[in-house]
Order: sequence, then structure tokens, then C-alpha cells
Amino acid sequence: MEELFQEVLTHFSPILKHKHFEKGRLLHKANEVSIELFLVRSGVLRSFYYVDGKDVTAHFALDHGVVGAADSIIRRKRSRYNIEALEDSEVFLLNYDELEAFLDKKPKLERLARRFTQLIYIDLVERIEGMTFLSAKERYDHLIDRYPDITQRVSLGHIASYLGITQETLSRVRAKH
Amino acid sequence: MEELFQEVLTHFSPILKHKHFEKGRLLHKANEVSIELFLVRSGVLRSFYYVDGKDVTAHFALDHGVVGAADSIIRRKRSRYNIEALEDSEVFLLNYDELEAFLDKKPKLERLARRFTQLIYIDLVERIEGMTFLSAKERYDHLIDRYPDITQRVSLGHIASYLGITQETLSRVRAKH
DNA sequence: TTGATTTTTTGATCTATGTCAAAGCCTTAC
DNA sequence: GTAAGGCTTTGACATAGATCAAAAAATCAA
Repeated sequence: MEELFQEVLTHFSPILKHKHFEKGRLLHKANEVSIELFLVRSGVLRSFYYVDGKDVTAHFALDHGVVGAADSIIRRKRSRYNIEALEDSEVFLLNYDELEAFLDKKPKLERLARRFTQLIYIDLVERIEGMTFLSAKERYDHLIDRYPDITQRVSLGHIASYLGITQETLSRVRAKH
Repeated sequence: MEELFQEVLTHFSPILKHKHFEKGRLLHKANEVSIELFLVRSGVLRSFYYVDGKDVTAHFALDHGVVGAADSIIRRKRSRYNIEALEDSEVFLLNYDELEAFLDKKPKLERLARRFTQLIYIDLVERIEGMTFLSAKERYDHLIDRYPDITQRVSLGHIASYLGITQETLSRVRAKH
């Protein structure tokens, strides 16, 4: 992922906007349209939505991760997701329309864009496997395998909702190392 | 999805191989490399893998759906998935290497390929949401929303494993319509 | 047809995890 | 440095869904 991330930064630099967001800052509000992709150079972002009042994390983007309002980008509709910074974060913004225009001019970059998309996709595939038929402990272990340092950087509650379990359960899982 | 599917068939016809598979036929075996994408014109395919002996459905592709050994295609490694036909199916095969070569020659088609990928992606996103924090009944309802006729065409056991619940539970959920 | 598989349903437990509640801990701000 | 608020842990209890087992239905094959 990392090399590819760097490649993307290099080749798409003409259309990237570099920004800094403070911890706690909301980069995108639910119910609005946004076709920005957020490429995280450092820090942590997360997307989340509400299921009858409960805050559920949809996705984390740690350093070299990516997050965006996928539903909005693809369907061009108001998004159900919010996106917020969990740490002070350095982020590159990539507007999807600009991306397409840029790719039209530089078709050589299509291959790179495709590979990047594939990685984002396989990440989701793995995530689904990590949720199906696994116990709370197994889900947690699976997450740690994929993102070893996430526990130091993201609160237990956010991780729990990402895994589809309650914070109490996650706390108990953790208790038995 | 459907229009886009037709568009793909039309524009990529030079590299598509048309095949017919009988019900029960294994199109891809786990532990082998395959970079074929299976575009289902009619019939049903499913991919599945084993979690300590238990057969778990990873994905269904009904008419106008797509399935492939995603891990193998993206990582070029032996796949954990099997792919089988659940009905006699008419399928178009698309080899990923050929696709890339073809796209190099016809960069105009990149946009179409990208849109197609996006739809496949958003499908997965919705699926994850349909599994996180939902009860067995809610998961089932969510599936029926997305694939109304799946129950007539796929066995209860396959659907249950796809939803991450046991067949007994799914049977009981169904009992109370 | 008819027996043999396979799939689905039903029943009786058992258990992991949810829920509710309260207490401890750790930050952050003044 | 202390108060305030947010996180995390712990406990008691409730419950959805797993597991095990067996019967009933449906599908298939000869």
C-alpha cells in the first residue's frame, strides 16, 4: 500500500490539495454531497454514520489510508457518512471530477488509478471476511493483524462499533490480553 | 447495474469468452491462481471458502452480476475462494491481463471500466453495512431488499452462511415471514 | 415409482454477547 | 491543581442465536 500511496501522491500532485485538520474537526457532514477523496499522509480519519442514534464507524484511514463519502462519490447523492479527524492530520484532498478530467488528459495514469482502487477494494473484502462468523475476540485479532497500532490511536468505542460489537464486550476481550 | 452490464458486454466483446456452465460445476478451485472475471448473463454463481470445515459463501452473482477470485486477481496469488454454478449459467469470461492490454489500446474505455468497478465496490460497502449491528432478521431483510428473488434460487444454507448466521436461525427467521 | 440424498424445519439446551447501571480512570480546561 | 467530562472497566442479568439432535419435506436417481 505504502509505495502505491507515494506513487499516487507523486503523479497526481497537480490536482491534490494539501490540508491540515485538527483533531475533532469534521471534514464532511452527513446529508451533504462530497466527491472528495481524503488521502491521509499522517494522522487518523474515520467515517461514521448513525443507526438509530448509535454512532457506527464505517471506516478508518490511518497514515497512507484513504477515506471518502463513497456513496456520494459513486451515486452523486447526499451521503449518509460523516468524516472526522481523530488526530491532528495531514491530508491530501482529491476531487473526483478533477481526477477524471486529469485522467482524460493523462491516460497513462489510468493503470495507477486502477491499482489503487483495487487495493481499496481488497481491503473491504478482507474486512467482510473478518466479520463473518467470527467471535468478538477473533474479529479483534483480525483487526490487529491488519492495523497493529490502531489500538494506541483510536478509542475503544470507535473500534468496537467498527467491529460490530459493544464497547463493554471489546473491553472484556481486551482484558484477557 | 443492468445498463452498465450491457455496455460492458458490448464494448469489451472482443475479449470476452462466452461459456455455458452446468449446475454444480466448479469454475475455479481454491488454492489455484485465476485472474478471470465471470460476468453472469443468466444463472447464478457463488464464491465460497472454508472456515474450519464450514462452507461460507463470500459472494453471489445472479444475472448481470460479477464474480471472480478477487484475492487472486489483485495479488496474483493462489486464491482462497472456490467458484461454482448454482444453476445452469451463461457466463462471459474476462481475463484481467487481457482487459488491461485492451484498455491500453482503447483508453476511451477506461471510464466505463472505472464506473463498473465502482458499482462492484459500493455493493460491498452496502453489504458490510447490512452485517454490522443488525439482527438475523434485519440482515435477511436487507438482503431481500437488494436481491428480491434470491430466495427462490439459492438454498437456505448458502444464504445463511453469506449472512453470517446458521441455517437453523435463518429457517426460524423465515418462518415468521 | 420408490428409495436415497439433500435440504429445511422443529425442539431442547447452552453460551456469547447485549443491556443497564455504576464506579474508576484519564484528559482537558480553567 | 482541581473540577468536569469523557473514556474504560466491572458487575449482574437478559436474550438472540449457536449447537446438537432428530423429524419432515423436497429433490434426485435408477
